[in-house]
Parts: sequence; C-alpha cells; structure tokens
Amino acid sequence: MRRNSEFNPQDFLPYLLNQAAEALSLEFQRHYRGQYGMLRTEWRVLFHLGCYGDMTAKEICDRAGLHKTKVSRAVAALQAKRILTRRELERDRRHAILQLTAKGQGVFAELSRAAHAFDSEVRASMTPEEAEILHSCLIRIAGFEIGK
Amino acid sequence: MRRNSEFNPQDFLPYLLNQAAEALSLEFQRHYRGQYGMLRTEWRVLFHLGCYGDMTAKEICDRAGLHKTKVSRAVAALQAKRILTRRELERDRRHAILQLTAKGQGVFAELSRAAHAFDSEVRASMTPEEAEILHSCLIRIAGFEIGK
DNA sequence: AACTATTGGTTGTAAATGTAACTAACAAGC
DNA sequence: GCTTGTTAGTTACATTTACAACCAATAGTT
Repeated sequence: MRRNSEFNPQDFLPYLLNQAAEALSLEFQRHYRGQYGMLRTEWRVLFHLGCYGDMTAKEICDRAGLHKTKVSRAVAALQAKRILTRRELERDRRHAILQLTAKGQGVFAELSRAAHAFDSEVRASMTPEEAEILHSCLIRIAGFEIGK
Repeated sequence: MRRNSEFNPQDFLPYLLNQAAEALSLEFQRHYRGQYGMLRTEWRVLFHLGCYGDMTAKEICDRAGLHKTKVSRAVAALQAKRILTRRELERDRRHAILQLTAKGQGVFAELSRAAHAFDSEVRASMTPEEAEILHSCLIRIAGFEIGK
C-alpha cells in the first residue's frame, strides 16, 4: 500500500500533544513515584492542595478536571500515606475538608521544588517568546470545546 | 493552610500539556470510538499504517513509541474488526507485515479526513506563527530527555 | 413532617494497561 | 550439529482506570 504524504501523525495535534505530554509526565513521575510511591492522580491531588490550600474533594475534581472516583481513591491512598487528613464539616457532613499533614507539606515542598526545577529545565530549551506562546496556546486548548 | 502563590498547576508544563492533550483526545475519540468502537491505541496503529504504508508491529512500536504488548493487542483487535491482515514473511517467519484491508483503507480515509478537519479547527484559534511555534516546541518536547 | 431531588462521596465490577515471563524463529560461535 | 544469544510477538497476572450503581446528608416541595 502506498504512503499518504499529505498528513502524518506528527502533524496531528492530539497525537503530538499526547506524545509531548507523555514524554514529560514519564520523566517527572520518577520524583513522586520513585521517592514516595505515589500515582499520578495522587501527585495531582497533593499539588492542588499544596498550591491552593485546603479544600474538598469536589473542588479538586472541578479544578483538576478529574472524575470523583479517581480523586476519591487518590485521597484514600494519600490518607494511608499520612500525607493528608480529612475534617468533616459540622454544618454539612457530606463535605470533608482535606488538609495536608506536616509530612504532606514537607513532601509537597520537596516535589514543588523538583517541579519548578523540571519546568525551568524544559523551558531552557526555548526562548521566552516561545515559552509564552506555548503556554497561551496550551491554556486555550486545555479549555477548548470544539463544535458540538 | 495558606496558599502558595509562586507556582500553580497551570504553570507546570507536564500538567498543562496533559490537560491540553486530554482535552483534544477526548474530543476526537468520538470519531473512532463512537463510529467504529476503536480504542486509542487501535486508532494509532491504523493511523500509522494508513500514513506510512504496510509495516511490522515492531516498526509501529518504534515510530509511535508504544509498547509491544499494547500494539500486539491493538493489532489483534483491528484484525478481529477486519481492518487489517497479517502476512508472514517466508524469509523470517518472526515478522508479519501488517496491511490494511479495503475496509481498513476506507475507515482510515474517513478518520484521516476527520482528523484533518479537527486539526484545522484547533489551529483556527491561533495565528500561523503561533501554530508554527507550538508545533516546533512540541516536537522538541516529545523527543526530550532530561538529565539522566 | 413526609417525599422527592440533588449533592458529595464510596464501592463493585468490567475493561484497559503495565510488567514480566514466555514461545518461536533466527543468528552466531564453537 | 549443538549451545547461547537476540529478536518479534504473545500470554498471564497484577495494577489502574472507567462506568454505573449505590449510600448518606441535605435541600426543596407539599
């Protein structure tokens, strides 16, 4: 069968984005996976709590665009690792505020530093203008909704 | 706990890239999933065969950066869907050349068209310069290896 | 108060993925 | 020819994820 010269995977944005995202995620995961035995979703939950402060699981779902079952299990895992605790609200016992323990804050500080360093290293391969454009395009795409 | 104002998830490239990649992939998957009941890896295998012509599973692994077990299962699924066939080489019976059936070529043509349209739609939200820079940054990142 | 709807969250189960062990075919050295 | 090694690909099993059903608490309606 002959090859199709007009279009190839590298030019298809969902594909290219996925490759790039996978490359970086795989590289960075050794920080949280190797050191702390965390899964990607756990790191994300920790990241959100560390960056934005205490909040409920629902808020994390909304901010991070994660499904509630994923967050539920990540929270359980982080709780087992003594990285966060849950405090039930008296006024509405359906909610539980999640907060990092002292240990959790330490882990976050460490990973946050690593994340910052990692990010700088990646950005070092581009000019400030490129980094700026990349960022704005990605923000737009991440909140994107085509047609429908 | 107070919030960390210096760094937030949106500024962490692996996170932002992942969000953007997920957004586009989820949106596009209705084309192959809804219409043909294909999984992402199946679509990728089809995409590669359609774009580059017949090749072995190993070549797809290398080009697409997919693990051989994933490709093996995707090939089996596509074969069951009568989208591709495998032809063993006499000179080396370990290899099998994968080739699209007539049906497979039709499906590819259809999805390729959809992919092209989808891509154009996404790119329409940026200037040509932005699209060019985004593309080159992603290519670089996708082939990236930090330190180690 | 009783009845339904909604919301936050968990759990059960099936599907998908990763990892390692395995098979079969070939290659290279002896 | 017979080991030993390598390569292409599959299979088995354990981990992770997705989807749906579920439970408990609250809000809204009558």
